[in-house]
Amino acid sequence: MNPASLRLSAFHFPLFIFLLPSEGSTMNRISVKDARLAPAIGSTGVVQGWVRTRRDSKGGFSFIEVNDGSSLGNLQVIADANLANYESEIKKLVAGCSVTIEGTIKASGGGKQPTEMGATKIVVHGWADPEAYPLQKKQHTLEKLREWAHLRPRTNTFGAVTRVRNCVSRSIHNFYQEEGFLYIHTPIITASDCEGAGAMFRVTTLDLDKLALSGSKVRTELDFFGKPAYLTVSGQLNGEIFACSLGKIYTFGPTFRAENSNTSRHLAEFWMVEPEVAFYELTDNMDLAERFLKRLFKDALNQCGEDMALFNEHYDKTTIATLEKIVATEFRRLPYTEAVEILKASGEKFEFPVEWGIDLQSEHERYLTEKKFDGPVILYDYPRTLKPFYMKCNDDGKTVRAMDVLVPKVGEIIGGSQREERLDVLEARMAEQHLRAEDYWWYLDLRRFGTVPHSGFGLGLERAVQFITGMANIRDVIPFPRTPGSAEF
RNA sequence: UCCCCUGUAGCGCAGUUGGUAGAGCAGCGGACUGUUAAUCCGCGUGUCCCAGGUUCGAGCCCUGGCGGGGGAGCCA
Repeated sequence: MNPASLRLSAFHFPLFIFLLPSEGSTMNRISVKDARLAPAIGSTGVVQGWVRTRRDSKGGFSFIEVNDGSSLGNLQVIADANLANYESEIKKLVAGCSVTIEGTIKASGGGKQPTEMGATKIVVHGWADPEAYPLQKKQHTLEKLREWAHLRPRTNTFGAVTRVRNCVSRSIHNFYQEEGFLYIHTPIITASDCEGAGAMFRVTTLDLDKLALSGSKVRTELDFFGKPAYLTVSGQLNGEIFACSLGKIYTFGPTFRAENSNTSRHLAEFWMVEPEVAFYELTDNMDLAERFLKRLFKDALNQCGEDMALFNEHYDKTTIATLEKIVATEFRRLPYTEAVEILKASGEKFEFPVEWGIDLQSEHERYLTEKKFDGPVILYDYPRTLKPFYMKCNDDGKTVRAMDVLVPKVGEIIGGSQREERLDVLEARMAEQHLRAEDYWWYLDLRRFGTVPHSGFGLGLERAVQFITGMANIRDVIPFPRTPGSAEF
């Protein structure tokens, strides 16, 4: 064989080889999720996953519960004593062991599950020494589980959180794609030093240790980008560029805030969805936000029934009813000014007194969402002094076209606005807030050339998942939470 | 960053007026043998977060630090 034919065969044969039966590809892999459903009865194949518990039973055989992440429920496997490795291995299986099980799905003889697998062969891939394996066959606190973030996906709760989070992510894309939005990948690194809201993480390749020893001033012109660079706190300004060119867009990506926030609602790194739409006014924006949230809630209820039942049972007895109600009711919409009047007339004793022009405190938001309206509230037309420069000014000279969607317990889940599209007004607002127009030249260009009314908002993914699941702490709805002083794993 | 709470066995906790720690669950050993976090009997777990201080003596009291939680602010 000459080299040319070798190359030819190397090119052709792999396609063929993939079609050849091999030990791996002949196996009919059945997910635990499917194996638990009645239609699977009679099918033969393999289930692969991790042992949750083993019970040795009458008649000299064992029940093994296996989970593979495809569903909350485990598959019960019957391991008979006549299996070759029954005494040597199967009777030693404990929580955490990884296995491949060959067998046939049949109707379960026991009470609690419709199906079970009769094993004809069990291969143990990895053991989990019960003296050393941290996860016990009992409930652990969420705090302790955070210390074991590499193992907590193996628990019922985190499996459920993970599946719901996935469902929400899928719904986000489905919703916007079905509505004709373009998915825009806005940059993670921002070299403009002027994103406005929120403390930012600095990105640098400068040798900080050397710099500290040298005692000399930082020369940012020598840094990677030739100027200071940061991690993004929002894709909005970039999103506006594409909305003002292509109409309807959304971003969905990681967002970074270097605030020293230590609460159950804040993360230093989180995921945010930001739609931005040309020719949308604030009411269109509110309509979009409401439709969007309802879609996320509806999909979670319809597609994650088993997982939602777990949250409803163990974490928040009201979460399913709350979501169902929200999906069926119109969101309450309320101008800031009216909200202030309601709060003042409420007779509640607030720690912070309410006055027109102040930022609403958590206690005020909670009163509105939890007591007064018992559901989501969209507040809009906030005092201009409270809000950033890019929000559209109302003719009253006092308010801007901002909107916040507030929900019970979690608080602000969406923040957005109609953007100021008038060049002169925008420039005046920037001057008011001591921002340099030259730093925003490209942003101002959008108003110079073919400006359009446009609007958008940001939804915190984790806050949405938090609200849907009823999980109290945001650190328990993200795989690896980043918070001040904590970046483990 | 501020206020409050908290840190004892693998895990969740108790520990009296200051006298060097103990029950449960998990684990291990055994019994039982269509079970559902199986059940029953037996066995032990230790840098009492760290560093100082007070005291004859500190898990306990004091000071400082670190970790965790709740609330506030900032926000999504």
